[in-house]
Amino acid sequence: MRYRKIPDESVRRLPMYLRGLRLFSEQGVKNISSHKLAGLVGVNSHQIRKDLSYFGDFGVPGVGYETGKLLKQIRSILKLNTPCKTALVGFGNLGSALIKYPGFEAYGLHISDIFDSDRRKVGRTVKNIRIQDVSKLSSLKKKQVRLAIIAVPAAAAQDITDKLIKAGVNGILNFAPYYLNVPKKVKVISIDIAMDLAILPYYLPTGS
Amino acid sequence: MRYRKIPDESVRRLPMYLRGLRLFSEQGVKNISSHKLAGLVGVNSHQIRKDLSYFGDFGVPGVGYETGKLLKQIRSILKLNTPCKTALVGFGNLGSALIKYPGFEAYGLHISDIFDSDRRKVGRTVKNIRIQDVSKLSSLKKKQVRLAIIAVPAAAAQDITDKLIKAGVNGILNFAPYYLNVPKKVKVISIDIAMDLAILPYYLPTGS
DNA sequence: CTCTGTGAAGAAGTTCACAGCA
DNA sequence: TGCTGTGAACTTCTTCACAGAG
Repeated sequence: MRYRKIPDESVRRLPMYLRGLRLFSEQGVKNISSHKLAGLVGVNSHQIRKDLSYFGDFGVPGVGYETGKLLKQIRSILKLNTPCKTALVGFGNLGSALIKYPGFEAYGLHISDIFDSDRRKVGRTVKNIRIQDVSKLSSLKKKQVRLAIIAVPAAAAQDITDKLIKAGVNGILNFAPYYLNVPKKVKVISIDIAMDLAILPYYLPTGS
Repeated sequence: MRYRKIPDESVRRLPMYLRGLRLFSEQGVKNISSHKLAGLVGVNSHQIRKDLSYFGDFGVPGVGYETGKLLKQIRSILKLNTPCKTALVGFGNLGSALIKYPGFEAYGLHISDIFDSDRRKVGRTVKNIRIQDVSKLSSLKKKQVRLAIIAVPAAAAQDITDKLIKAGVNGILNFAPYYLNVPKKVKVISIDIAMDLAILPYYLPTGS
């Protein structure tokens, strides 16, 4: 392996490989070829090998990859090998569903702080986390929380974003249907559920 | 405008333009340039004009686009001009958050049917929709429901998918952390929330 | 023979540059 | 001047083809 610019798309696919590898690992599969992994994650084997080659030589020709070892290596690339604290802002329908979502732990991610602006919610304790008022967002700096999930209405999203960035957050997962303006050093991934659903009708076959 | 292959990426961005145009429309802005729209949606003006040019000549040189007219035209391209029924499968944490989510209507989308496998939930009525057992998925064929949201655990996702496709569904928004095998005629958009969050640590600046 | 890693070719997507209309 | 629409250039991403290790 030699240095080349790493495509963002390759980084985006790494967690998919993690997911697949975990499935194999749980079944006790010790070795895995790019071809077998491909079938499970919906990415072809060429792509998988290419993606991995950007980060190192992880496989053995004629054999494949060692499941557990590759798992660890990808976790390490993604910096998921040390637990990562995440703040959740907005404890409405979506926010409260997210706090119950068990899928984060598998990636070493967990929600450590919850914020809302609703007086009736502030003070409540959920999963041992006390819901704080959004005016307390700045406390994230001291706690070194650098990731946040935004699950507030669109109208509040930019304001919350600005405050999060001031508090030292530089990775944001945004569920608000609003484009967030952020400095280059901050990475935003936006999920707009309605927008994603709205793409589907375009692809519906017309005849029938 | 002449025929060219339309990039999937351009289609994916159309709902973003809709979102931006709605904001301008609500403010009473009658005309909008690609440049002004660009600022609001996070896509540059070249890209916006290029994307729109695949579908027609919607703008007026020197003036821009008519807000309301472009809204309608994009809705029509995406086939959102007629209301679109969607089935929701899985009424757990995420499913119940989705049913309360008000964002779908703006795109002419609405949830018309709910399914779950839990006996305790089947029979309950939510938003005037009776939750049915998953064994009744085949009823979607008669009702001509062609879109579905999957919000079930990973282990059940492929089975539900197969049943949905048999019932005539050919657009799926999948929240289960599982890669779905589907025939080519079926379009799947997958959202894996934990996976998306897991991408962020990679981009965290290391020093500091 | 099987499977990885990778340069090279090819495809897809984005940005540029500018012609042309208001 | 201000803005759209679009071929062409450019960049990014994906697939191919194959050398080489087990």
